[in-house]
Amino acid sequence: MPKKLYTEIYETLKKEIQTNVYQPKSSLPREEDLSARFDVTRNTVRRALKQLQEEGLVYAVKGRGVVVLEPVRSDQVVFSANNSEGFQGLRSFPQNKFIQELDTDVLSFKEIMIDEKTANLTSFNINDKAFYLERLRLFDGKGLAIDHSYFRADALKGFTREDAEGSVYQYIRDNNLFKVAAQRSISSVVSASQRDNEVLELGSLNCVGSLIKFVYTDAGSLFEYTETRYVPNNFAMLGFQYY
Amino acid sequence: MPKKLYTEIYETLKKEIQTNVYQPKSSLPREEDLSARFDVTRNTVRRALKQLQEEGLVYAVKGRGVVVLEPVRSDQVVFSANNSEGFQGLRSFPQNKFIQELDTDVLSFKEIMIDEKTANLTSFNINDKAFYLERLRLFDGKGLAIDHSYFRADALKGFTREDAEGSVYQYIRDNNLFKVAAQRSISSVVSASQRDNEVLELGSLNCVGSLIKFVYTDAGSLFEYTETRYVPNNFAMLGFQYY
DNA sequence: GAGTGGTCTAGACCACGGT
DNA sequence: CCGTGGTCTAGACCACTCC
Repeated sequence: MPKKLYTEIYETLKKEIQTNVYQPKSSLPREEDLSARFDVTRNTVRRALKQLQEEGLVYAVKGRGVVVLEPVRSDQVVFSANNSEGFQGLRSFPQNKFIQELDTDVLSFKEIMIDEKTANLTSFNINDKAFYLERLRLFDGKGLAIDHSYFRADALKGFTREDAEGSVYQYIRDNNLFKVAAQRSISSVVSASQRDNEVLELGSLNCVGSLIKFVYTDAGSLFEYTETRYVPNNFAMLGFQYY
Repeated sequence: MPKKLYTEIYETLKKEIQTNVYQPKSSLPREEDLSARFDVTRNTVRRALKQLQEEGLVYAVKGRGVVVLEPVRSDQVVFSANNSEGFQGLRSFPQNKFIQELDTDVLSFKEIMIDEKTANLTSFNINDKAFYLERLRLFDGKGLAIDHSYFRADALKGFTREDAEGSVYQYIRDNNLFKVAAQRSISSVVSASQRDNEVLELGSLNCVGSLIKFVYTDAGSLFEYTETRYVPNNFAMLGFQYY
């Protein structure tokens, strides 16, 4: 099965940048030459370059060329906001290999009706049915994060407490329910609540990190609202933007 | 002066989505029809749709169509990681109109040489010259955030303490030094340092939010390293991803 | 003015979703 | 099966940077 052309070109150029075939602060060959080299149109080359730019490896300047950006030395980092897989997705970061055990305790599982207050919180509609879950996340046995989640019930037919012990996203895939289309997030730092102190290993710390996610199905429905509250000094989120 | 075609199409569709000409969870007209309507090729329509998708308004599903996503009700929010303008850029968020006064105290201004320790921190090279700045950010007179910044000296010719009182980015524009190409960021929550307690209005809080930014010039040079440490309960960061 | 990336056209064929 | 978005080609012209 042949890969997409622009993906192949993207991967080839990426490897060449990482092995210093193209030095930081120098320019890539011009688009015309890359077209010739890979035997594709300029348009296809441009899609590969766009991808490199979105990932932060290069930057295109009109009239000058495509410049290779200097790398950043990064050290300890645990998760990213660009992560559709929630808690389970942590495994996919190579930086996280040092974590031995990832476990989940389902502290609460309820089927509820959305009232005005929860509607304002979650952006769901009043009188929607939803599942409410409280899940404690254990890293090598330590309770470092807790998720408060609302899932629209009509999107999760047949969902049970047992399913909640595993991965919600695995359940969605296994039952072919829908694809995840997009998510919005709000990240902040807030004072610890009484509940945070009860369940998280905060020690003397009196604040927590808060990451709120709104997740969409590919039918355009908002289907998940999750607030993750986490213990300081253990997590970091990566970002990248270009202009 | 005529605008870019795909930008015009993007803006038109965006307005129509926001005024409910196209309802959430329904589909947009197919690309062929939009081509006909705007009298452009499908390719140009697709670029407009891509932009809507990147902004989180729609989502395209192969074989089905382009779906309008339900909106999220958002409330108090103060800044975003996707913000090249640093502190000064806060003004551009409509949500922030309630802030009366934004001021900066330059607590420290030094010209330094990068040693091994700062090289590891900033990803600059050893023996580079750099400016080190400590700037306290005042919101309506309250010290709610502090920036620890390193700027490569060779990128900021003639930069003085007086310039640091204003906007570094204004200085770059005024002197036509370069364009900002991209930035990486690392966001986390950490225990408050002694310095944090001295300068920030933390009260009894013993944590701060930390936002580290690496900023690139359009020549591919890393030129700024800034860690912003901020008081909890005052700031939020927005994000969006699609898959 | 020469060289670069940015925009746009007018087609073609493929891959997936739903019937 | 049909209709949809996804990929790709082969060209053209414009806008910007740098000499």
